[in-house]
Amino acid sequence: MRKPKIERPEEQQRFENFLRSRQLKLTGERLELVEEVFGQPHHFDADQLHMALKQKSKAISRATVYRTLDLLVQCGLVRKSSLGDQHAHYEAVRSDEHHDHLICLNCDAIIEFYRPDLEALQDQICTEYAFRPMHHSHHIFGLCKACQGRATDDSVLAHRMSQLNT
Amino acid sequence: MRKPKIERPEEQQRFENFLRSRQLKLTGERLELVEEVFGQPHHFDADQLHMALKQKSKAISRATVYRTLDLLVQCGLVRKSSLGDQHAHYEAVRSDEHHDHLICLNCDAIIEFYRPDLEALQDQICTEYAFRPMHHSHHIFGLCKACQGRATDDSVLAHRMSQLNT
DNA sequence: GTTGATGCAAACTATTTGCAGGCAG
DNA sequence: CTGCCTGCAAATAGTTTGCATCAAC
Repeated sequence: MRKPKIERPEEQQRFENFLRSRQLKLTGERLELVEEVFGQPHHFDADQLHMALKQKSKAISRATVYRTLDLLVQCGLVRKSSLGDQHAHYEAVRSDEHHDHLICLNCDAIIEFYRPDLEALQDQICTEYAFRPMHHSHHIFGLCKACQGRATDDSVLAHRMSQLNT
Repeated sequence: MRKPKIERPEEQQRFENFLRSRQLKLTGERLELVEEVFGQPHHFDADQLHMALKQKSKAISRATVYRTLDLLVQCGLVRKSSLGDQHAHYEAVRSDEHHDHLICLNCDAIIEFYRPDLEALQDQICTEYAFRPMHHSHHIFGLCKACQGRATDDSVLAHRMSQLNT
């Protein structure tokens, strides 16, 4: 009883502190959104979030979804990225996750990996350039194991590559 | 005289071959565009290209600019990327350049670097995941040497980070 | 001639913003 | 109460597309 299993107050708490520090308000919509964001699979987009809430009869306007995602990114709870599509993708930043991505151009699989040696190399490069890193993005596009065997339509691949927003 | 300094027929040639291989036509507009692309500074966007041509009284419709850039990306002469802005950036792929970027969130400087050891590490990671890499993107955002000294507006930086399309 | 290319304008998509009324602090 | 928030709809921005005409092969 002393330490009840805390669901995910950590995120809520961080968001709350962030809002207070900026004299912003803790509204019901914002709480719903934080909760839903951390209930989503790793990668989602603004519309998926909007839909998910609508289905739970907790409709929140798209404008508010965007406005809140922006706040969440600013406070570091969410990461924004566009993995080649023309619209932004988001992902909740859980604990101390810090990973890069392998993205299959054929089946869209996203393989996440974390390599301390790669991180170290990056830091070294930054040091050499006297650059202070604050954020990084590392995506490798290609064919996953499964899709290397399968027949792939080269023209489709070529088109996908041309559409990459790297 | 034996080997006249070749301006940039290499790119033109590659594009020409690419077009022929797909039974596409080599039009005046397409040639103008290839030339202008390779005359642009490293990073440019569709509109800059469109404007540049307009000023040389060689106006080509935006639609054609986009359509041609798409072809150039497909044939590998141009790389597409969105370095945090909401619109795509492009860069001509010169010779064997292959680099990653350090991007300053304060002054927008783009520092390019190439590290064979980083490339090697990437290849090793792909091998471990049985992934066949075809393209990659690696961006590190932060503050360049000069901007670390300068006073920076934290709220502006926070906003810039939140707008990153990584 | 046949087939693809261009320009124009309209269509689209993702995202942002102005505004009037509503609610947290 | 004051000021930030919300939803709505209209506005943007970048990019794509349909169509009639035109040029490359």
